[in-house]
Amino acid sequence: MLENASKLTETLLKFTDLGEKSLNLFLESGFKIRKNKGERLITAGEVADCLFFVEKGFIRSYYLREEKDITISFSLKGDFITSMSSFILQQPSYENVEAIEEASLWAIKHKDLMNLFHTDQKLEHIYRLVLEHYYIRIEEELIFSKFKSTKERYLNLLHSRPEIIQKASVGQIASYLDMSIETLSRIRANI
Amino acid sequence: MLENASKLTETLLKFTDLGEKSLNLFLESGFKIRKNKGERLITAGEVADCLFFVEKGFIRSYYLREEKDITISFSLKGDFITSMSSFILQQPSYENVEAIEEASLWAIKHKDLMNLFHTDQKLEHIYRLVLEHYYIRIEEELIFSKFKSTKERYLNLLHSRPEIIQKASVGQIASYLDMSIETLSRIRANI
DNA sequence: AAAATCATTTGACAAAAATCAAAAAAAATC
DNA sequence: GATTTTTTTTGATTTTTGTCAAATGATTTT
Repeated sequence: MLENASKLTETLLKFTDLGEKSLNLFLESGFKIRKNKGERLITAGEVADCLFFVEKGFIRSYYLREEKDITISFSLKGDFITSMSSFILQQPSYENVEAIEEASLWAIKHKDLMNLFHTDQKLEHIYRLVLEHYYIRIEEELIFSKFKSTKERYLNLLHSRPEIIQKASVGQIASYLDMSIETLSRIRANI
Repeated sequence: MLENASKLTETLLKFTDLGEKSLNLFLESGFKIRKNKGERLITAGEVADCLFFVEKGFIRSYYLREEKDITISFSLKGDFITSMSSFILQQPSYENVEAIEEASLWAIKHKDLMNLFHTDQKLEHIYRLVLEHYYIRIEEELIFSKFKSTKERYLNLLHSRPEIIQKASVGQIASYLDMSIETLSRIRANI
């Protein structure tokens, strides 16, 4: 088995029992990669070639709109991350994905992943399950984004994903929660 | 082939060439159903038993928060619709799904869909492709939801999905775009 | 068709959040 | 370790949007 892909193994097995053969085929079709703080996994304008899995570290996706840097998502240990629309359609990405802190990742190229699906049916099955999981997650995010007050949105994030509050900057969190830096700072001042 | 499932056939074949056998197996595992204006496809608190496809009509998903009716999504001819988290996890739905106008639908039960995946690998493949498509769509919605002004959000919807503006009420659109009815009314008054 | 109900518009005002500006604190660089 | 740069906080003000209320318009019911 691929060394240091223990979190990925654990995560996959939570979805379904893949069997050792399929699991190893999957792990070995990808590769390990490290990114330093500030390094990009995906750059806007380029096609997202890889799907990544975070073994360690903290990743942020963002795009630029009218000179402003807007956070789309945060990814922690145990999360898959890529620019989904770019990876799926193999079209240029509108988002950047970068390491906020030094990260250990597992990565698989789009082409290799597609080939796996032909080789081993179980792998398309587990990919489908993972996709469903992320669909539910983004649907929840969409609902939370409609929570009325800025305070409610902040408190919701604080409860549901406290690691993000600890690791990300005020500016990064503010754009993610769709409020100004000053508003977020004031919310935090009054707990 | 199942009568009057022409839009479904067309939609599926846009994703991949299924072959007549797989296509018919899929179509015949579901059933046609009509819903009158106001009738529910899914009720909050109950498990979403079916995945629906809109052959004709207009469908709205919404949930209740603090007495208020908040629109989650609109579905038109050519869309799949269910309460995804409920359907996937087979847990009670937090959302209601109902016909805004009389609708012709194709529906498949969760159990039957899962069985199909065992019978015919191609069907899990196309389901995966459809899921990816909807993932990209919801990701776009999340990004649009962070557009700053109420006017921008309205104009974006007007451009991207004009049928919704025509068919839904001011109140339904306002909650979908996360603004008050009065604000939406004023935006429309100033074009 | 009249009455009743519901949806939409408009106006006045209040509340929430953004913006602008400057100070304080923290982090990065030399 | 001092200086520069960046981030965060705090204050004052403006803008945006929500709320309340009433009027108008549309739809449904009797």
